[in-house]
Amino acid sequence: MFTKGNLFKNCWKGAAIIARSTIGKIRGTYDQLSRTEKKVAQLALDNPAVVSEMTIKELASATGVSTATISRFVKRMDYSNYREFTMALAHTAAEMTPQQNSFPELAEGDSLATIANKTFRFSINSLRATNEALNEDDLARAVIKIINAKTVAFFGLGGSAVAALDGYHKFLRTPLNVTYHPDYDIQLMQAARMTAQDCAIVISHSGRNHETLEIVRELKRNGVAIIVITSYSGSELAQAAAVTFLSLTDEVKYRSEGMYSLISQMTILDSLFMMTVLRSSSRTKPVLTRVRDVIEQTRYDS
Amino acid sequence: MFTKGNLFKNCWKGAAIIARSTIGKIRGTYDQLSRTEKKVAQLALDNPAVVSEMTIKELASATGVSTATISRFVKRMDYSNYREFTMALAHTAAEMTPQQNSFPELAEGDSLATIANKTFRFSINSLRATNEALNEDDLARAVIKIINAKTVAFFGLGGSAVAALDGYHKFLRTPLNVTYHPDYDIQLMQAARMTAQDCAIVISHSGRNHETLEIVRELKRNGVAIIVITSYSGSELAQAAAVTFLSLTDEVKYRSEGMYSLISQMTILDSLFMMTVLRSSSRTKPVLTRVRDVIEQTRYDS
DNA sequence: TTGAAATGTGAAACTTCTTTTCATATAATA
DNA sequence: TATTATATGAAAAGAAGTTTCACATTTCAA
Repeated sequence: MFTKGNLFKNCWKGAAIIARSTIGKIRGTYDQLSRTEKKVAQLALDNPAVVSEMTIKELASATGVSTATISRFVKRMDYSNYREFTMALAHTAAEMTPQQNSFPELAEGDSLATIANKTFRFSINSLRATNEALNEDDLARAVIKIINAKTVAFFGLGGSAVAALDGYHKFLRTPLNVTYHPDYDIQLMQAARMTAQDCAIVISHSGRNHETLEIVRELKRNGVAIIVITSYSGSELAQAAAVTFLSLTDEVKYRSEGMYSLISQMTILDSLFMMTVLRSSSRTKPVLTRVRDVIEQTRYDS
Repeated sequence: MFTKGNLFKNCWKGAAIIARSTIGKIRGTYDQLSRTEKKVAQLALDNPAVVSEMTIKELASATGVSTATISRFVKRMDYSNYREFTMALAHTAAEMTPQQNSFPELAEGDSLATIANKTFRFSINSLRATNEALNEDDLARAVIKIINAKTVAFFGLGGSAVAALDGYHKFLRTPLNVTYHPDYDIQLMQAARMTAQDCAIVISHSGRNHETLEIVRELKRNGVAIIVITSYSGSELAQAAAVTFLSLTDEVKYRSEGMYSLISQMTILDSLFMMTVLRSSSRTKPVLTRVRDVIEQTRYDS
């Protein structure tokens, strides 16, 4: 029967062996080995990754010795069986392979999987950078403004419309009054209707889009609390804001339109949403549940 | 210029180099597995390092299933035998640093900065998991369908409307004919107008939204190539697709509506976009530049 | 419901892989 | 040269892993 105790015992046994690299162990024992065993050792040293995938038979015929000799060889190396030996060999082989170097540009020759991997890596890096740039103080001021607002309106045009829509969607799950419309003219009218009791969340990658600035000026005239999410702290947009959050990203060839910043912006919005929920949870939770129920109804089961 | 031959050549090269991670593979197949197989998958996900050292019998008694089932399980995961599976598992287990798999819950007592940090962590983990579940083969098939389509239409309702809008926005930068409308009825009409020469990209977190399924059925009737982005590989939606991409995320308290999956979905779209651009770059680049110029005009300085 | 058909499952037969035994060869020593 | 220690491979024995087969369960159409 197999028990947890057993499980952990095996685990430790393995750990003890891994402590010293397999290859080091072979090197260290090398001259104590017999002539045939040296052939095995040599192949394992030269090609650890390949050998680690071989069965004992394959290794036997590859080295021209019997399986018996190999079995004895691994025992002499202090492994309890051949399987343990190949696992350990694979392990050290993996550690030795050159580490993935830091991330270069996307290139036309890249395989599809490479393109995908790089895209994900870039996104992850953007999130990390954005996360590091956040500070408690800004977050606190933003959450207070959001929670106390009579209405929270989202503004975003072009690429940032996606983020604004996302923010609107998320905050629909709270009891707050939220507003968003994709059309510029309507956004501008909405801005004109707002007051000092309201809160505006404005998203713009560059911070220098004409129309977005027009909206911000209108908001400012009305004394609305403005929270800005942008990639450039120096822009007029950032200057006008009560609180500015920066979405940071390494700009890349083909990508000057801030595609990576989008997910950073959305994750900032997500953070704001989570804070709002957790800071006003007793008031919000019932609404959250109700929204969830509505969504469930559009599904054909459960 | 890109050709099919070219695509496949690169495709194979990539496939050989970047194997999909074992854990990603298990996660991606998880809900297609049977009840007993899930037990095996669960233990492998929870304890990859320990499982990788077990014999098939040990794993069988640890999970309470037969060795036969496990043998079939690893074949289903595309490994040629159990040994290959444990080797691969050991390999990916070694690559994962301990900090990467911790998914802390959000708690009401958390400071604002902590909430933000956790939110970003969750997002990063979702991206990582999603990335691991991608495979070259699916990517290649999707890109071919997109590049050769007369029209590429995006479909997404509710929360997924954000992702669909984002995809539409991105692909506007390519010379492809793209289409998206937020309204369900119009999406349905659009689906009815499409043919076997077209390609549909359908996004749905749960894969079981009534309306989305209605659209997919209409698309299917017309023989449209369907690319699905969803979080559940077992859904009817996923079954109907020519290619399915999974956005993976650990579900969390307060978050059952797949908010984290959104950025994963968007990054999948982003990857598809980048592939499309790079695989057809000489044709696309002029258009990309033209779009950029249009955006520049809406700014007050360059 | 009910009865195919499809799918999932474990026991056991079977295959393949690994270890041990044993007979023999080789080298070292007195 | 005889004796002893050591090394080696063939083959038997033993483990590990895979496949088959019969039975159980689920699905789905009537």
